[in-house]
Amino acid sequence: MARSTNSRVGKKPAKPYHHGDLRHALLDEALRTIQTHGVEHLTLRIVGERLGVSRSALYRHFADKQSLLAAVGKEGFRTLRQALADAWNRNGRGRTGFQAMGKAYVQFAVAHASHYRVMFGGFIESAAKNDQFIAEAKAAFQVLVDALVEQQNAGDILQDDPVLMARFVWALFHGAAMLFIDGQLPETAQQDALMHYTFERLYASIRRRNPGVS
Amino acid sequence: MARSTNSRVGKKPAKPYHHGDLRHALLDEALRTIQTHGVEHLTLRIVGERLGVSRSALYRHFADKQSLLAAVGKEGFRTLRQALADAWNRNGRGRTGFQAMGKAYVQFAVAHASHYRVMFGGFIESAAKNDQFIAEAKAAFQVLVDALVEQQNAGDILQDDPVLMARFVWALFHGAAMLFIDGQLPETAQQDALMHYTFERLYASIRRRNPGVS
DNA sequence: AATTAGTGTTGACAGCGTCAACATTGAATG
DNA sequence: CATTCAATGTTGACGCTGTCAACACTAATT
Repeated sequence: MARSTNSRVGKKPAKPYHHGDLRHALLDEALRTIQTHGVEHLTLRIVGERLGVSRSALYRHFADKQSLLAAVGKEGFRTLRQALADAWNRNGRGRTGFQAMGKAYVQFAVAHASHYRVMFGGFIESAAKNDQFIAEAKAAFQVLVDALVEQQNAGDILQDDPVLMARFVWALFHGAAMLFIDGQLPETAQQDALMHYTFERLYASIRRRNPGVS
Repeated sequence: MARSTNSRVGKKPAKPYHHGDLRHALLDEALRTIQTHGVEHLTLRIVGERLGVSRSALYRHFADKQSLLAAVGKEGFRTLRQALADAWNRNGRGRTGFQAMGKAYVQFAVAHASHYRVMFGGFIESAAKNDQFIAEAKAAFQVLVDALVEQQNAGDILQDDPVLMARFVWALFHGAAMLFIDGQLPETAQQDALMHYTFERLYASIRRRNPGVS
């Protein structure tokens, strides 16, 4: 009985109950398993075992496996949103920032392929797509919309409906990311070439040609 | 189609053994189940039951469940390829044909969402991605490449590497299809708006601006 | 000190994919 | 026609899975 009485002498009043913070631990372990072995090998029993906890301890924190997956997906959108916002803010918030955002998006997808699949692969059934999951997904999308609006205000790109533009751009990078994840473009050089071409054609498509005219 | 209901009297030396053509029947039934209930509810036992056959009869025709899924995915690419080629051929083989192709692509994905997910959702592990599966996927992709080359030869679009262009276009429509399938744009009007905008921006991006100059 | 609500465990169940052993049958061989 | 054989389908069994009810422990409250 390694864990128990003396495991925490400190006074962390936040959450520590029996285990400490099992909910977070379950989430982390599930994500770790997904990343290393894929979502199809995610097993409640294994997750519990790895945490030194019984197979059904999870049910005190999640309704079922679907809920766990939904939480994992939600976390993914939160991470993705931060990555996008960081790339945008740290790279000039203009065309360069936008390009960094696109790269950050695809990099996230490639670096966390299994996690990305959980977010978009339909593993989370509509019933389990709780409000938090959807809200987090929308927040990530909003970062893209905001970046487009800002470029519109700067007169750099077309004045089309920014939500429509954002969907267009999202589809483009989402599609590219899926191609990479699927292993259809195994070589890095191929991926870089497509990314480069994509940015070139994208800006040719949405760039404003006669800036200064309203 | 011509499979005889009474296998005993018939004299078809081709395939009809015990059941008739169990392999095809299994494939059809698996696809039907996937379409109606989703791939996560596909069960070898149920498929067998529906065909009046034991749960493991399948193993005489497929190595395992993965192989069955790979075969289903392969069939999907075959259907998709035909849909793309038809759209291209029956709509002028120019910009209108190309647009019809894009619509056909997304229509296939939306009309056969679960099937589409099997093709791209990573359900088919790399080990089971047999040569036939990959060959069929490449054949579908090739239809797009050919359409681009033909438009290049007509002087309508940029002379960039057609394979690179095809990847760009594929990513765009694949991404749009995924958005639709994921239910992120529930209303048909929203989908139509995105499709229309996508074509407009796509052609703004790859159209040749000064035709006649080599 | 007693109660209670929160948290973790155990036993059990039905369902799953898969395999080995067995059964059946259509076709080939003599 | 009788025999043989390979192809095809069935049955029993195994270990694994998600889930739930019943139970056990523990921290907090009364």
